[in-house]
Amino acid sequence: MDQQQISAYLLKNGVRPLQKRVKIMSYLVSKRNHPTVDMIYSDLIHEINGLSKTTIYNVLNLFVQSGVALALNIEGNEIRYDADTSTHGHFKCKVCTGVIDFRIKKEDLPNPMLEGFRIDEQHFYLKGVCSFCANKIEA
Amino acid sequence: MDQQQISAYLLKNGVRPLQKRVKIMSYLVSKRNHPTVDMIYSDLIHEINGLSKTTIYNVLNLFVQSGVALALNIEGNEIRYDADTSTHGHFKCKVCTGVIDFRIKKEDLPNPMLEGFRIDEQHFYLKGVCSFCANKIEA
DNA sequence: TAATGTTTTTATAATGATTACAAAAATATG
DNA sequence: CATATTTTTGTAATCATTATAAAAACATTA
Ligand SMILES: [Mn+2]
Ligand SMILES: [Mn+2]
Ligand SMILES: [Zn+2]
Ligand SMILES: [Zn+2]
Repeated sequence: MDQQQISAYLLKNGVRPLQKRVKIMSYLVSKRNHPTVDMIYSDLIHEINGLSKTTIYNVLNLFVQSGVALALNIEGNEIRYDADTSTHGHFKCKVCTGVIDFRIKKEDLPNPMLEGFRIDEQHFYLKGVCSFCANKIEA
Repeated sequence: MDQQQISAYLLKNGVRPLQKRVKIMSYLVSKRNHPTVDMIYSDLIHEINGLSKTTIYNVLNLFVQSGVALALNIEGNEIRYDADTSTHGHFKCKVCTGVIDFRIKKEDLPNPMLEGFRIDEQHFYLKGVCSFCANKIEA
């Protein structure tokens, strides 16, 4: 996705494609690393002159409200952001702290009996040790 | 579960059953309300003289480490605690902020292909509006 | 383009949840 | 009972996030 496509995507979802918004969405889409606000800040501060951390908070909150990003709550002390809003699961490694995706089909998620409830979001995530870190420990 | 049973349960899991620990575990087990630290504090401060919020943090962290409680990360700004460590899902209502359980069988959870990964925890939660609040809004 | 009004960004301060720390209290051991 | 160890407490520190108001960017119209 280039800047053009991202602008169009934001626009379609009711988000005015301003420069910093496009850069932040670009970052999310290309990196796919489920970053925290601090990770985005320390990576983009070099690229965007005079970027403020408050702006990142503002923009991400707008993204989540507009449905173009997800806020992931896996660990209590951090929120991670994801531009992939399709149905998928997450694994967080306790050792390297990385968060990775795994595909799941919507129809493979449990379908609990919740009569009269309106369900807006479904989240499935795992915690443990990734294969890379498990190998290192073993060695 | 009375105090006796809770003491035995804690002991079996390597947690010395001191008075405040037993009271806090009693609260979790009987209320089943997935409380935050603040909820526990404001409820128990009447019952336990001179209780400190720091103690609740200490005890809950110990409970989670020892495997007798779960820390639920559903909303980014709060951790909720659960004495039910069996496989089950959670629903959080955006309106009344309550968190309720629903049963799921372990074998009904998706089983992603994660070769070489060690999986310690599985979490499945939903967000939306509960039937009680949905009815109120409709009326 | 210039003038004007609106939106966005910034810097700073405020808030709120959690942790660090050291002293006091409780508990266990001999 | 005396002593050592563990737990709890109160306070201060930390860290992520939000509030606020001024500055900058942007859009609109003349
Ligand atoms: Mn993802
Ligand atoms: Mn539960
Ligand atoms: Zn890892
Ligand atoms: Zn509700």
